Amino acid sequence: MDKTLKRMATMQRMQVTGLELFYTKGYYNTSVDDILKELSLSKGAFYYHFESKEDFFIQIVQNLMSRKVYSTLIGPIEGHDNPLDLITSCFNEALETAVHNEMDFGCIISNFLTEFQGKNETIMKHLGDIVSIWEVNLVSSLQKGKFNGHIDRHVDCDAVATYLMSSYFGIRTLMVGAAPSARKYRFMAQLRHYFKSIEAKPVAI
Amino acid sequence: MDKTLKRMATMQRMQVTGLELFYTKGYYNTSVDDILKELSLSKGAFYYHFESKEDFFIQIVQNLMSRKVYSTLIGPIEGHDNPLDLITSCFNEALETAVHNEMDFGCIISNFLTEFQGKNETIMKHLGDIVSIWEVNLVSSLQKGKFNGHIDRHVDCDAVATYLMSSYFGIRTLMVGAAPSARKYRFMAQLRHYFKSIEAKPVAI
DNA sequence: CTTTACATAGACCAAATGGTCGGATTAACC
DNA sequence: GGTTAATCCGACCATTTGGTCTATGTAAAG
Repeated sequence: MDKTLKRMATMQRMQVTGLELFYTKGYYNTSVDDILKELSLSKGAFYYHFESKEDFFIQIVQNLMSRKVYSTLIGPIEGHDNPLDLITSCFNEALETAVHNEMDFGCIISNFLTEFQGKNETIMKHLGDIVSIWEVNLVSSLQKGKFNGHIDRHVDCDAVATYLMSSYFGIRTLMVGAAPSARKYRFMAQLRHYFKSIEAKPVAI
Repeated sequence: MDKTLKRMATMQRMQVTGLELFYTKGYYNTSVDDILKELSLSKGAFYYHFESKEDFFIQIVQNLMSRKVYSTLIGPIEGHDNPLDLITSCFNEALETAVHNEMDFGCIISNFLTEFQGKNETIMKHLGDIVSIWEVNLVSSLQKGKFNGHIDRHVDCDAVATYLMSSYFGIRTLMVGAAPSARKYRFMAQLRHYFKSIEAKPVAI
């Protein structure tokens, strides 16, 4: 059997359960031993594959998180339809997984941004990269919508993107408390409301 | 000199620098010794005044945080003027302190909500209480605005409150990264935009 | 001056943490 | 089958953590 294959499999396994634990218990609250116990692996195995706990996390960011963000928050809004519709259904689906307590990778980023703020510059940079990518894609999506006549031409796309990301990060923080489902419903209603205020006004004939 | 006075002074000192460190480094990343070193006090003093680290934090929540939230996020929006205007300037001021890296107590709550989520039920409950108080006050403020004809009568005040809190929590997370000032500006612009979409429409005569 | 309750110091402890290292196990290749 | 290199094990280490405990000061009350 291919050596690299086994290696990849083990590292993948470690990273997947690593992310799971980091997400639920926090990075600093999850010891390397915790992860190893979950996998029935030993310290030796861990430090054979990864230089350090920090290196381990950064690889998780690059391997698992960035890809997931792409597939759940960026991919779905690409296309030539009305971006406001695309974003609406994209948020709706992403928040639905959140309601069921599954891992929502938008939320994951926001959580870790908070956790590492002022504590680990290196990791913050890697997380910031993901945020930037999301932001850039949102903006270009909105601009396309403006060009295609779905969005009012006076709208500041950068600002809309900022506002969207803010509200998304925030609703996830809020949903960990009480009544996630109700909060999601309210949130989505107001998001649509907001979108109506920036969509292209019907041209007077 | 009054015994209780000295006692209060010491406890106050501990709590203030405690919050400062918890806020900048996180609760789990701040040891009791860190706080004591900052104050040139000893373990004995700390555990004489507080039962445990957790008890210490809860007292901070009740003494410092809840009051500050009241004075910066709740008090300013009370009154009979247009609540949308009041909320706008309230958010504007709160975010301005955030731009200058001062402690913004709205942000503080959101940070700690993230940090304690799934880790400490007791503390989560106390933090949740503050959020609830904020929420209730926002809703009643909005309802008053509806009654006074500032807000469109079809608007769902609960939903607006949820949306407002979400966006506020989120923008703070986002502002810790790059360009906090620019992000604040964009955020406020879109907030005003959103508010226009829910304000009372001029009555056709 | 003495008593007494409050307040602080700081040595000490058990548990947990990230990380190291020499050795055992395994599997591919000749 | 034997060699060799990739994996993995788990004992070990230094450091840090929240928390305890005894001893020491200190200021007001009698």
